[in-house]
Amino acid sequence: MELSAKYNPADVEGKWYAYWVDHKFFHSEPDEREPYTIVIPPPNVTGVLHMGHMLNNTIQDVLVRHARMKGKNACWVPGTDHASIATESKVVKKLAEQGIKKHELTREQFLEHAWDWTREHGGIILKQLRRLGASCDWDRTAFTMDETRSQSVIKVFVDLYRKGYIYRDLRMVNWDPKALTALSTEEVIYKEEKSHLFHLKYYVDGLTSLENEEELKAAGNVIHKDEKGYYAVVATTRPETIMGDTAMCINPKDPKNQWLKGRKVIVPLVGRVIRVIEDRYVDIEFGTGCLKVTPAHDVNDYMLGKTHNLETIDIFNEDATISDQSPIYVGMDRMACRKQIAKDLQEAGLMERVEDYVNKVGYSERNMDTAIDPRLSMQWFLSMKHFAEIALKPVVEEQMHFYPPKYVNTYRNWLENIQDWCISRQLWWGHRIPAYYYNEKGDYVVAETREEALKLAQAKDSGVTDADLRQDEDALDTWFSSWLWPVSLFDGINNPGNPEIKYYYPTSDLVTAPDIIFFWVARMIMAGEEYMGDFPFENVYFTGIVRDKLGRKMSKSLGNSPDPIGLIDNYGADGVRLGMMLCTSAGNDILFDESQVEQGRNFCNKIWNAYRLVKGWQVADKEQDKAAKVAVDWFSSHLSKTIEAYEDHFSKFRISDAAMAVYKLFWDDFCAWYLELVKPAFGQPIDRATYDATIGFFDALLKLLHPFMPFITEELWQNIAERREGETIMLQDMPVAGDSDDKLISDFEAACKVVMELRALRQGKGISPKEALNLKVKGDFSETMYPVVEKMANIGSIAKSAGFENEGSGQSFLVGTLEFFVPLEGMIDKEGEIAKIQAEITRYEGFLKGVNAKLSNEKFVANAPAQVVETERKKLSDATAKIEALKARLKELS
RNA sequence: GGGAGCUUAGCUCAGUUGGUUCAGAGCGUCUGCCUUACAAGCAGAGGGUCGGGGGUUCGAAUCCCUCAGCUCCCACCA
Repeated sequence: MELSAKYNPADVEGKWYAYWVDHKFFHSEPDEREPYTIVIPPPNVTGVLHMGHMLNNTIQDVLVRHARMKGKNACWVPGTDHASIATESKVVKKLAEQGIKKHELTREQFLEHAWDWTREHGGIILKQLRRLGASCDWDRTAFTMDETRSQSVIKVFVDLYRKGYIYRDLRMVNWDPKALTALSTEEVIYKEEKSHLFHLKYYVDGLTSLENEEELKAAGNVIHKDEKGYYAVVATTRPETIMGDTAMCINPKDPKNQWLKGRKVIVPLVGRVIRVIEDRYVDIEFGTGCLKVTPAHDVNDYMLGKTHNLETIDIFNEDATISDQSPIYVGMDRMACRKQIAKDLQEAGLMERVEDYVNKVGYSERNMDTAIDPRLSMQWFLSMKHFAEIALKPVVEEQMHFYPPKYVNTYRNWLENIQDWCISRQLWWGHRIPAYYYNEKGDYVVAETREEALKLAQAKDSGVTDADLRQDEDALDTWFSSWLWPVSLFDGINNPGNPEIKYYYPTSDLVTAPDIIFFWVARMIMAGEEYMGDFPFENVYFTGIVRDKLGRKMSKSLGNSPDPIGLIDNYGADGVRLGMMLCTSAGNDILFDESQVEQGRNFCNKIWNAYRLVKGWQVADKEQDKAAKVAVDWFSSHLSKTIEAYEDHFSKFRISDAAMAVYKLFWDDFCAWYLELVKPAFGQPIDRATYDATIGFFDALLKLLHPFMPFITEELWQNIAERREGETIMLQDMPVAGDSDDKLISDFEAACKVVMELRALRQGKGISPKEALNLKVKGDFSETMYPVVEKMANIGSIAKSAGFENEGSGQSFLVGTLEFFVPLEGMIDKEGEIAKIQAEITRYEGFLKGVNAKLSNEKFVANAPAQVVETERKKLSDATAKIEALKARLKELS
């Protein structure tokens, strides 16, 4: 069959993926082999694949396929998470489009809609991963809200509650007024924004005259006064919160504000009279040193409120409109209110001035449109002290390894400053908190089931009936389920000590983006230590972020994110994979450019064509020619060397180096040198020995390439030799390094250099490659390599020579200390040649000077290791020899 | 404000404990080739005082100090 000159991925990818899946090659069961386990970072169940997923999952697949071929029992567990906030808000939005409001539905009705949505959009991303070639054990596909995982979450909640780590408290939390839920501190992203610093007048209550004004001023007080009286100036970025002010605070040591001590001031527009309190928290240097205190809407103000026993006036509704606790602007949105109140303050003469100001505003990580407000509310928390301790140990003691290691610092720093984790969300889509209230006072019990809860409640109050039980309305943070992932995937929570968890845990490698080191990685280590008494992964590989070639993050609004499936359609999965792998290293961002996947595609084509060449050969029983013999011996040695380097790169997670090593091995060494050397003359058959060796090399190369390029390697491996049904490259043993002959390798390298010199000479002189040349050599150039030079540079004959003095017209060159000469009648530009040689001499003499300086330095000779000194001596003699040779040649020419 | 990291060829990056001709790779660029596997290719070439300055050392891209620029993370400054 005639093979196309171009590799067509579409012809092979679907076919082989189906073959792998049909034969369950991805499936793993515990056995006597060493396990190699990766759990996928679960993407959002309703999400679609983006470039970050592509990078991340390609790395995982490369690692898994490599481990599998190293004879390990590889298990890559896929799954998705329910993405509580993101999914719920999408469902709410969709319902709104249909004219349905969430609060008009019961919890059960809403959840039906959510499940419908999940079924409709769910799992697309896992299908897309198949296009990439991901060798996940699909039989194990899990979902954070499936039965096993849900049970695990509930069980863990109850357990941690009973251990005293989970508590319920009224606290200032980060509130998302759009999603109407609390968030954890980690879910708040701060963005710098241009805004204004409003300076408001707070008139001092009942102060019409200050007797000792001059005295106070002399003492450093800054006193404001206008026709309406004395006033303090308060700087704020959020004037709309003044309705919640219940105090003004100064630093007791602030000389500017001593005159305000013990007085009362009037909240502008509102008219409420509030105390001036003193607290060292206030920064004397900032603004006027006067701070408005709004305990309901600022974390620090809340603390001040507690310390100073202040009233808390919550002027916001949960959707951040002004509540009826405020005397004015009731019902208005906070942002509209800010504009309005600024205007009103201005008009009322209560605004001293407005400055431009840059401050940081918190946004929900899931919704960058809505600013987060601190809000006082009753929430569930997980006390983190214990978990920080158990999670720090395996990392600092290096039981686990981070790649790159710089993240150890980041990790430690976070753990050492950790805050309690707010785990409740005012959402329905998620795991419902298993707490049951049994009376009007709000007393509750925590239990895995309602029946169990009833028993517990009755133990506290015998009169409680099932009808009195009311389950908490809140759901748990999604990360409260994904932190169990490495354990819950093997049912280690519900069935501790089961054969699967014992076999697969701890897992081998985790591949993830650094932005979820706190959200997820740290917490998995906590849960792993708590429930398994052991860390969850041996290695954590942090990928970089995929950016565009200008270094910008990929984003929908910039439109700079290519569609991964489109890329696969255009370049083939293998091309995309290799393109990405060639330029990724742990922790470094990858600047994606389509030329990279183009390179990958071109490489596929190169492999394809090498295969076409080899498959086209006729094999005959004849003697192996000398060039082929050298080529086979050399490539065998070189292959061994490269395998060593390749495995070394893998062991250090230097994925791109491993990819590059095998890329160059195939393209530069195998194609450009080996195949050219063994290639029979046109129309001629190849000998059996060379053919078999070539097929063997090709087979080894395909295996080395397989982790990076699964499809093309399977296609060619299946065709390059007779295969039985059910065989696959993905389960073959990875080639291992054999012996290598260093002398042969260096001789061959010298031969290559000679060939390159000769090619350059041809190009420079315009000599056709078809015109055979003769070559004279002076020095110890291995005769084994003659056939290499003859074949690759079209040399008619090679002869040894003691010197080229009587050779006549021609050109010489040096390779190492070897001297070569090509007789060229009438083709020599004498002047040019002399100039070239003289330049060479100058260069070597300069070099020699440096070496001599070193060697004549007594300190160098005394202090440097003997080997280094020896090397310098060798340099000296080599350079001297070269200069002599060049001078001799110069003499001949002139 | 605190912490981490980066700066090497036009671009993206290697460079392991300071010591082989150590100044590298890939891509791009330039030149010549439709050579019977491949123009998605073949052959060849050019390109950097390793961010600046100082120091340690026989020897520094590599270690130390300093300056400049960039990036990321953390933090309650209104």
